[in-house]
Amino acid sequence: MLNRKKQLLFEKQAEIAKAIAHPLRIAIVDFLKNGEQCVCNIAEHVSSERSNVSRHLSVMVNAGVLEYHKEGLKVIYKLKTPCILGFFSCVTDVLRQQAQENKKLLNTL
Amino acid sequence: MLNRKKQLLFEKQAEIAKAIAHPLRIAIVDFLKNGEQCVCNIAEHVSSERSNVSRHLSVMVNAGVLEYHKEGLKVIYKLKTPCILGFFSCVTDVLRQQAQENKKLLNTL
DNA sequence: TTACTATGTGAGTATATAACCACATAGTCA
DNA sequence: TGACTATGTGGTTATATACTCACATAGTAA
Repeated sequence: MLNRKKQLLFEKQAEIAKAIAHPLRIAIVDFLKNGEQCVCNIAEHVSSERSNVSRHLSVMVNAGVLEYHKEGLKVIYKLKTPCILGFFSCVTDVLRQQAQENKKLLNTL
Repeated sequence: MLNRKKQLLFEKQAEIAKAIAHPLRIAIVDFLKNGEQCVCNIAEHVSSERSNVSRHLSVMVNAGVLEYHKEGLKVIYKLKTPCILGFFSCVTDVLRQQAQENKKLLNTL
């Protein structure tokens, strides 16, 4: 059985995971790993509406994944926690494993 | 600009992240890190309906996070990729950082 | 065979999320 | 001041997801 404390922890963790669990947001994180960027550059890079990108960015800021500062008119976003990138190397492991299984399956046909 | 190949990768990665991004599923992963378990034990541990747990489990199996085998009537689930646990240590880092910021904020009041 | 147990799945409902458009805000520059 | 630019937000709609209940399936044991 789970106690209340653990449940709260799991909810917080899920919030952070959810903040990353979207193709566009992953594209943004991938873009930002090379350095901070303004909303306009991000929107252009991921080929999406600025208003939409703005919402995705605020989701990640609220979850503590990104942080920002203003420079004149521009708002510059950057990764707050480098360990997020470790998550992607794990996810890539999962994908690699899946690919190998599919390959094996193909060979048996 | 993103090419089609990268977009596909990000979609796959998002699928895996989404498969973990739920409090109940995180509770399940946390439970399974100590060893494989049948659905009945998992459902009891997370205090949720078996049908609901069953659905959450299949989401994670489809994403490649869990795997299972049958033993008589029971279906035994276990973690497929140990690196998933690394993700949680990262998420915990994010939470710790947030907690420190809140503490600082409190001290300025 | 029948009764039982563990699990999965269809259907319905409630809620959350994403995308889009239009508009609001805030900073810049002349 | 007014025109312009970058960003954020309200409102709407479409879609996805989680949960519950009832039933289906599959293995067990008498």
